Amino acid sequence: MKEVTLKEIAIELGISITTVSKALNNYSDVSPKTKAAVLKLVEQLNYKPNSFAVNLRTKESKTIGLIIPEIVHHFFSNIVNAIIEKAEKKGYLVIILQSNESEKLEKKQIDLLISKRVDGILMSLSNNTKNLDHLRKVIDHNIPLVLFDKISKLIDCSKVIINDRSAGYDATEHLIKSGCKKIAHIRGPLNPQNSIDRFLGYKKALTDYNLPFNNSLIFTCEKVSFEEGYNFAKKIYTEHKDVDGIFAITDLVGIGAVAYFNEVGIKIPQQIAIIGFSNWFMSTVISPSLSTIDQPGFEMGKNALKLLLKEIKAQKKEREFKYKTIVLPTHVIKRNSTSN
Amino acid sequence: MKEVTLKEIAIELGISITTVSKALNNYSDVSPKTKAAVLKLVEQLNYKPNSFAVNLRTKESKTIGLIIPEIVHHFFSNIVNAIIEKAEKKGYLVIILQSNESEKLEKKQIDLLISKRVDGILMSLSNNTKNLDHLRKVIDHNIPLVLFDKISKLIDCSKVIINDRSAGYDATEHLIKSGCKKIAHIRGPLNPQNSIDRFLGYKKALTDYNLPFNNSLIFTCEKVSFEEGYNFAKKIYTEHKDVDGIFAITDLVGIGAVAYFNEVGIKIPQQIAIIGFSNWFMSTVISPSLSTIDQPGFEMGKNALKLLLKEIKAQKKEREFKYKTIVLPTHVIKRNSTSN
DNA sequence: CTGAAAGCGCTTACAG
DNA sequence: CTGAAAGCGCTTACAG
Repeated sequence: MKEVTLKEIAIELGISITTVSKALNNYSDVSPKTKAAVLKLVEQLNYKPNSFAVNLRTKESKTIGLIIPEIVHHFFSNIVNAIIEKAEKKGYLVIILQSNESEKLEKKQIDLLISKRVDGILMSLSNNTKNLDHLRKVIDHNIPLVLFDKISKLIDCSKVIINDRSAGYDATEHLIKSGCKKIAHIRGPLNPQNSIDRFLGYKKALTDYNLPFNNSLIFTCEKVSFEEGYNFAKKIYTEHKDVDGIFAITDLVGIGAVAYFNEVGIKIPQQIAIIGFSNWFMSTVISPSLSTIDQPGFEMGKNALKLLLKEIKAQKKEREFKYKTIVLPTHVIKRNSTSN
Repeated sequence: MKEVTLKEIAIELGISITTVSKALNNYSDVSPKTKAAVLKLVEQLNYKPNSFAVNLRTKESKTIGLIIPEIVHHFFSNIVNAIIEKAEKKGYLVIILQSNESEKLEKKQIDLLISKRVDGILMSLSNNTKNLDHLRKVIDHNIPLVLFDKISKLIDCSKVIINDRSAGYDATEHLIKSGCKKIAHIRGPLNPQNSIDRFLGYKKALTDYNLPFNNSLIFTCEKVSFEEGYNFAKKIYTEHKDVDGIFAITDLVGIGAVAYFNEVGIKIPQQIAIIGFSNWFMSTVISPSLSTIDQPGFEMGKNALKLLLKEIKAQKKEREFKYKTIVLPTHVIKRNSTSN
């Protein structure tokens, strides 16, 4: 099927391309009669403007780029869900890329998106991203950038986050209030800000409740996986029999721990209480169901997109735009892994 | 930052735009010296071709569209994972849209992708899609189309599927061989081909093993949700106490059933055996772990993309292309919900 | 080996 | 209210 162009419509109607274009773009200086005729023929021929040409002229692609560590992940797929749904409603399409937790890949993807000339970029950093030149490059190219969840404090742009420190505090406090006296923390990797913050929250809660902080009760995940949860639980059980509570960096890790204790017949929460983080769907269906912290993925995606579109709009109108950081609330979800 | 153009490079080097372009696109009729000079300056100025202009000239966007029912879904997010990873390696970016099981939205999204002039479209149909005019429109526009998983037999294009009928047969046979005599089927919606096929496989297995088929043991999901699994399990338990096996259309539904039986203290698999479908990660961590059918999402995405790129390539070279249907193998995964 | 010119399909400042 | 013209930044057939 040959695509219809403005030119064909103009010829058919015996008017100029200019006038056809104006009629379609709601210019006020077109007679109602002409406009009606154009609209009618456009409908009839099923004309769709060639977006390549429109992009070239307007220097806009009406497309935004999204980079996340991985998509097969309850939290991130929820974020993606929110972003593509809201973007579509606002007339934007979304190109999604996964960094697979690789700084190198992330940098390459940024280059790709820049050369695709997306109108803006949303991203959550890989756990291994240390150098931030690629983010600065985005900003240098005047491409609006919004970071969410895994952010860097060193980059000046809009951000959407939760307060991981207070959420980590709340999780630990909940264990303490459930009667735990010796609480281990299976933490995330050393690099990402949010796993640092959750750890700091844990530490602060111990201090506030006069429990000793013990470095040997901190276990550090590399991949934040089910297996790590399982293996660290085993280690905790064999090396620290008196631990009576675990705060896991993520539900997946917490579920790994639950699996281990179920296997060896340790009673949860009577002998050991466990709390995760993120509220994955999975946590509701295992037994015992896993207590956790609600991490609002959908809201996060929605807000990140909203900030990005605002910045795109401001830039287009050459208006000043002040970067904003939105901190979304979290709360403890009590389930059977911490109380009965 | 002002973007560098071919023109600027040409002026700087005192040569023509044509020559610069040729040097960058590996034309053979450029002297090595000129080429080297161009490449050096390009590197130095960090020149990136304006993809809008390239698209307009070449009539290619190097972008493909992907429409799936929903992304927050273990099976589909695995497919997306495969597609965007492989596409990136081949120089294509992916625009993802979710139909949310709405035929209307699906049609709108097809229009969007057509007017974006993507180079090809990959899709899995919504459960509620009955009218197929939008798919025919894609084909009329000469946009390569590959359907996967939820396909329609009425559309002539490449497809990647599993044999749902034989997989349904295998699941049911596994229950029979585990000793089940009266097997219920919690099936998917009436419309999609794959839930029809799984149902037919179930029916055939009963016949082959001389078990009576009983329509009152068929329960039809609308949303294919955890809750439906839970509620149908309750119904089965209260109305058909002698049912000793359940084949659930999907792991999520199977897990809902497991949750109900766990709650009321019915022993799985001793009193009732349950098998799901798809092999979601979740099925390995619940207790008892859920037997299921392995549905190779990653492979499916990979193959669908491969077929699409082949078709795009053939079209570009104006070569004949024969549509192909790839049927991926599945197998039963035995876990504790069907044997001990 | 090099380059002038046409053209992809639009939008928009400007003239009438 | 209408339209001729320029131009967005490339690629490519063609001439030399």
